[in-house]
Amino acid sequence: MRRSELERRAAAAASGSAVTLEMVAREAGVSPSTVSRILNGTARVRDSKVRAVEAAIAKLQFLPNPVARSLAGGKSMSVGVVTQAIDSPFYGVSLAGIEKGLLRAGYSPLFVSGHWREGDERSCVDHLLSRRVEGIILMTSRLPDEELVNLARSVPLVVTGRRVDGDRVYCVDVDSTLGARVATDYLIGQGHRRIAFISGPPDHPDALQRLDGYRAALAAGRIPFRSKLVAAGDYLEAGGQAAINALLDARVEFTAVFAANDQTAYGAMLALHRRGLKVPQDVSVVGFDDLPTSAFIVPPLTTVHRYTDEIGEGAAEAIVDLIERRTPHARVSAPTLAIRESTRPWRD
Amino acid sequence: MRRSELERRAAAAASGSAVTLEMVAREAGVSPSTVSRILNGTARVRDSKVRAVEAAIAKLQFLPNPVARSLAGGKSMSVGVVTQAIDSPFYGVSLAGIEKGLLRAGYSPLFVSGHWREGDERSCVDHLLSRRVEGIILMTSRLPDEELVNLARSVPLVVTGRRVDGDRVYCVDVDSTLGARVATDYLIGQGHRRIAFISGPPDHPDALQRLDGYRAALAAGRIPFRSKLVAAGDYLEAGGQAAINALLDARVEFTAVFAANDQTAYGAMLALHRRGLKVPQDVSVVGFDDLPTSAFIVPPLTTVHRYTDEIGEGAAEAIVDLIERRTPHARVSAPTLAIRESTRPWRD
DNA sequence: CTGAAAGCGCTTACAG
DNA sequence: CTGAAAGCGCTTACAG
Repeated sequence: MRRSELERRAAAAASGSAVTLEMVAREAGVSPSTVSRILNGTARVRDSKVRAVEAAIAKLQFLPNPVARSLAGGKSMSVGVVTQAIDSPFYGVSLAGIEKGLLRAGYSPLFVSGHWREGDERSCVDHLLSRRVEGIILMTSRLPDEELVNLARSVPLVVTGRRVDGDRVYCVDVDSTLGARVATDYLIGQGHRRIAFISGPPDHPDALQRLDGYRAALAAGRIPFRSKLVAAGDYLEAGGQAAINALLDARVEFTAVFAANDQTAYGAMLALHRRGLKVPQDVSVVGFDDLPTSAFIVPPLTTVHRYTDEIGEGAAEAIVDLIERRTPHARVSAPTLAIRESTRPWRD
Repeated sequence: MRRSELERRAAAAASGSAVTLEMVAREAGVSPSTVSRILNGTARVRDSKVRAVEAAIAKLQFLPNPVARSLAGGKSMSVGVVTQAIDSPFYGVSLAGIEKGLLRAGYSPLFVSGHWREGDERSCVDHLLSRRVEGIILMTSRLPDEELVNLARSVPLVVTGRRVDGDRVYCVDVDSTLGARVATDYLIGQGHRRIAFISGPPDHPDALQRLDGYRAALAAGRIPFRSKLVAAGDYLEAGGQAAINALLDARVEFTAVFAANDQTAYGAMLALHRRGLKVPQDVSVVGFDDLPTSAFIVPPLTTVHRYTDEIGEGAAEAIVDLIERRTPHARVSAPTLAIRESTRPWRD
């Protein structure tokens, strides 16, 4: 059945002839306009004709040409998705969610990568625009707010990982500040008082939020913030590793580490291991993201769980709402803490 | 500069008017045909006109509409990429390579996921075909050979992770058998004789190849193959974990484990840890894939390195060659062994 | 409810 | 070398 569809297409392509809407019209004895209207449900059509057309479509195995459709109707049924790095483990689940949500609504995703570079991201957007996407989802965009607001005049936008206020701009986000707060609160609750923080890149909005959450938790726990406990990371394993080494070299004392993301935590754990420190006996480690593998490393990582599947599906839903002139309402569950084995209580 | 481009587009979209080829023609005082020919280098044009057109393009910031181009010219400048799961850490780097290679040649990728299901994959292909892609890259496809060969009649194909012979089908692959051989050879060279193997899903061609390589190495090392040393995995962490538990529960003795992929190795290491076995002191573990994080887990994983970036870029290059009727020649480097700290010599 | 016609923005024979 | 014209496969006012 499906099989023969492929074969039909192969044959059609080989002979250079695909089934067109016009052929369907002829077969059904109606005008192309009518076929189009039935296809798009864009007008009421006499039942008998509907049936005739449906029969013709089935018989001819007609599949409308989206390219022509796009040119004629001005709608491409595609939405652009700007991720920063398609190979980042963090985006994976979100992208899968976007794909699922978009396909369900009849749209196709166009994935492009900005590589965390403003210039690249701008090229991505241009490229998507030239492909006539009907909406764009930007994952943790680097572009200035005003530019996004302006861009939204030409195409609706959904932004994740940061907040932007504007017409036709919708933000789907998890509260990173809250996530960081929860993580740090937990460590404090376990008795830790010297909690190091390995930050993300300072130019990432969500990295800053995590720092905020960390500070807020300390304040709430009446623990003074000490800048020497903060080491610079880069959201990558190598950065986490370097950060721990820097902390240790500076003889900073700490009993727990809160890493800005899981990759950072992996690097931190490796560095601790190399320096002869055991996790969690000597140092507790908490990550952020809950990557799929984090539950399987040794020891399994306690980390802030972000509902990245919800982010993906929510973003897809929201952009479709925007495109179809509905008001989006997608919400993402608040982050939670997945407590595993890289942390333990501490008493001096 | 780039900035103003966005603004121009925003304005254009807002006012409903994009710059068209016709406007460029008027501005340059030539016919649309001439503009088109200059754009496509499809005919020699007088220098003065070329310059006039180029000036007009620059002045108007003209960007050809790929949709119209696709409809008129029959070429969509896009290629479909069927991955099995866009969120699998294994595909990440390959996808990035494909994106890079395709963009460089002026094509855009359309990523879709087959979820390891034949039916889903078939829908993906149909979807891509309806989007008029000019070629398709299939990552470890599940479709039967004959179907692929047949599909290739309608659109050129590049297949990774398996071999298919056919016209307009090109295979870009790493030799999984060789990779498994190298890994097992290494363990044997280190003195291991009881080497367990955690397999991949039996219906994955490359999983079978890895088993073959394992067996070939044993044979070469004059070590009898023992089926009780083989445990079933599923290419996921949980499978690796379950496999180790099964082996241990059955009281099978082994000093080393070769896991069919890194995710499996992660799960295996966690299971060993839970059972009180140390890696590499008690058991050596070798993985396959060399995922980006494998160098950062504790202990860093010895694993077969696959040049997945080359796979991606090679696949992109090959499909473009096929589309443009050249003979592809993309090759991927043979897998190598990344020796790290999850293995150690063994002597009874 | 439904056709004929124009048009979306390009490309490509067809004639100079 | 270069235009005028037709056409790619749809959609959508415009008239019934």
